[in-house]
Formats: sequence, C-alpha cells, structure tokens
Amino acid sequence: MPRPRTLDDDALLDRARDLFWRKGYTATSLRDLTSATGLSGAALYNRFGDKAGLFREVLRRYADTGLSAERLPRLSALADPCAAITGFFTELLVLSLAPDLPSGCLLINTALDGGADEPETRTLVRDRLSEVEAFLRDQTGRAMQARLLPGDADPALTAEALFGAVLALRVLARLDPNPARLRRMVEAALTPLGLSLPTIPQY
Amino acid sequence: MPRPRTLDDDALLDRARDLFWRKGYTATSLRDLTSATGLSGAALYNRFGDKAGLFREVLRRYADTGLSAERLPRLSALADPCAAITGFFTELLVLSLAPDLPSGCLLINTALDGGADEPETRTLVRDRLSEVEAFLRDQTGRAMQARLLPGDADPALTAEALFGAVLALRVLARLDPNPARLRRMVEAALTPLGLSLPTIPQY
DNA sequence: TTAATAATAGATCGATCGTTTTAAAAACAA
DNA sequence: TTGTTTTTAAAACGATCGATCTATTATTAA
Repeated sequence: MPRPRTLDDDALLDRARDLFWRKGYTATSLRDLTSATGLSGAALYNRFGDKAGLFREVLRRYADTGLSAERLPRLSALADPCAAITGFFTELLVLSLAPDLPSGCLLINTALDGGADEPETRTLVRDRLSEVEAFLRDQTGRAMQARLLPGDADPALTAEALFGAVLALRVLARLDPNPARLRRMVEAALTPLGLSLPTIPQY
Repeated sequence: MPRPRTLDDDALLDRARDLFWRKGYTATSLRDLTSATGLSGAALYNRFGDKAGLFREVLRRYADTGLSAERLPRLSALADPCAAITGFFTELLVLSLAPDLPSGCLLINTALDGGADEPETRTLVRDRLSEVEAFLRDQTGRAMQARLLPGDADPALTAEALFGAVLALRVLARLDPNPARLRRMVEAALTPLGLSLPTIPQY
C-alpha cells in the first residue's frame, strides 16, 4: 500500500550520524541533514517525529553497531579475558584513528556538549557508556578468578581505571589524533595489569 | 571622552563564560548573552567584534584565571614537586565538584563540541591544555631528579598518563559527578607514582 | 559652551532555524 | 479501475539566529 521508501533507515541514520558526530547536535541543522540524506524535512519528521527523535535513533544505532550488538559480546565470548581487554583497546585505538570516521566518540561528545539536554538522551548516553565499564568489570573479574592479574587488584576499581583510559583516549583522539601518543595512553593504562597491546599494523 | 562602561570586562566575561560553559558555544545565543549580562547586542559587538570573538576572550580568561595566571605558577613554586602534583589534583577535584560552577572543563567541552571550529579557537584550546601537561611534566621531572618517584619512570610518559587522568576526570565530572568515584579516578592515576591524595574535607 | 569620542539601548536587518502544511507520487486492495 | 494508505517533495510557517543601523547618552578636550 505505501509508497516505497527511497532510503532505508540504516543508511539514513548513518549519514545523519556522521553529521552529528562531526558538528555536534545543535550545530547540525535540518538543512544539513536533508542535503546529506537527500530526503526532505517532511520525510525526516514523518519517520522520527522531530530533530531530537532522529538524534536519539542515531545514538541508539551508533551504540548498537559500535559496541553492544557486536563488539562487546564478541569479545566477551573469548576464552581469555585478558585477550578481551587488550582486544577491546586495540579495536578502540584503530577506531579512534580511522581516517574516514570523525574523531572521538559520539556518546562522549554528546555528554559534554548540550546535545544531551533532554533527560531521555542523557539517560541513553549514560547507559550505553555504562555498558563499556560493565564489560571491563566483567572481564577483569574473570581474569582475577583465573589468577591472570596481580593478586591485589579489585575488579570494580580496575574497571573504573580502565574506563577512565577509554574516556581519555576518546578525548585525546579529538584533541590531538597522534597514533603513537594514543597508543602510549592505552599502554599506560594496561601496564599496571601486566597487560600490553599487540603490535598493530600501521600504528 | 567616552561614555563610561556600565559593566567591566571581567564581570561581563564571567557571566558569558557560565553560559558557554553550561550550554556550549552554538547553543548559547546572543539573546542569552544579552539577558545574562544586561548589555545590548550592540554593546557586545562593539567590544568583541562578534560572537566568536567574545567566546575567544571568554576562553582566554577562563584559562588565565583557572590555570596559568594563578594555579600552575603557585603550585610550581612549591619546594616539593610531589606536593605540586597532588595539590593540582586536589584542587581539580574540588573544582570539579563545586556546586556553583558548571561541571566539566570549558576547554575540553569546547574541544569536543563544535565550539572549536575556527583554527584560532582550536589553537587556543590546545595550547592552554598543553600548559597543564607541561606543568605535570615539569613536576614529574623535578620529582625524578629528587628521586621521589619510582626509578623506572619517564617524566614525559608519566606526564602523559597524568594528563589522561585529567581528561578522564573532567569528562566523568560532567557525566556522573560522584565525589567518591572522581576521587578514586585520581587515586588510580597517582598510585603508580607512589602518591596519594590528602583527605579533602567533605569529599 | 561646543566638538569629539565612545558606549549604549532599541529597533531591525536578512538569513536560517525547527517545524508544519499542501499536494503529488507510488504502492496494494477491492 | 477506484479507493486507501503511506511516503515524499516543495513551499511556507512563525520564531529565532547573528549581526547592524540609528539615535541617544555620557564623558573629556578645547
């Protein structure tokens, strides 16, 4: 019955994501979005209600495709929790330096600029970032049980420290995307655990 | 000759700073600024040229009063470099939890949102944040020379790690301003150096 | 006084903001 | 075919954006 959509949601959200990611929520206008997607403003409103609704969908998809739905489960399934941790940071490093993606993390950027004014958006940002810390806590706990980490470490505290490294890495990636420097930042966070990053081609 | 100003630059920039700090550059409108300062738009343009010029002055004053002109020189003058480092983090922690100030760091917020689009603003943000890292490097170097830190530490690398803790602290302060948690974040960064925060009343 | 200077308020500029309206286009059900 | 439903494009909505214009006020120099 309905007229077929000329652009599916996934492609639409990807293009909108890149704009919000680079410019921030407020600085991205509806005209920016329509010209990037090729869709008219009415089409966007018909699908997502308003600009904030579109942004929330972008955030959800960003978190789903970037973290929850793929990366964290896959790494959690590894037999070696230390490999899960170093693998996570390795991928985060590569992601942070990908030349075709905006630098930094959309969730963290949103937390810091006014994009998360509405409670619904704030909650979304916090919850999704908490998933990262929960992952780090789970893996640290597993590693502790397997006696793979220094005996005096506390999983929750260690996870907090590692999560701090995630935040620092993502900020620094936006501030000064220097591969060697970002790598040192991660190494400094992993060293107290007796872990180290594998060699990453090109970096 | 001229008509006297009804509001001096310092007071004006302070009020503008609080707006930019809480809402970000783009989301802060000229009307917001005029109603907060009591000055008309024309008066602001007469003094600062345009919105971006006003914002740059706000950033300069923010950095000057917050870091360079006061905190860093005072701490650098301490005889004990370790006291300079722990003192810096202590003050940063108190600052990050001050209930009457917006949370987070205006410089870091600006680096992450679109407020630093213009090269001049970007440079300003980077330079001022570099001063913090330089301070940490200087103090770490002094502490090394005095053999106050573990012998295998490298001042530049240590300073980078500490600077990472600064970034993480300031982001987390905006994301989840939990005093105990922020304190643990700092402790985790200082522990490898054999340093610890003093007891802070109330926190 | 008068002339010169600078800061100000208030009105207003065109442009753009997020959003809505209007109507045409494209599919299926009957 | 005709009716129904959904998506869409194009135009336009009032509001607000950053910025400017005009005229007034307050000051000092002459």
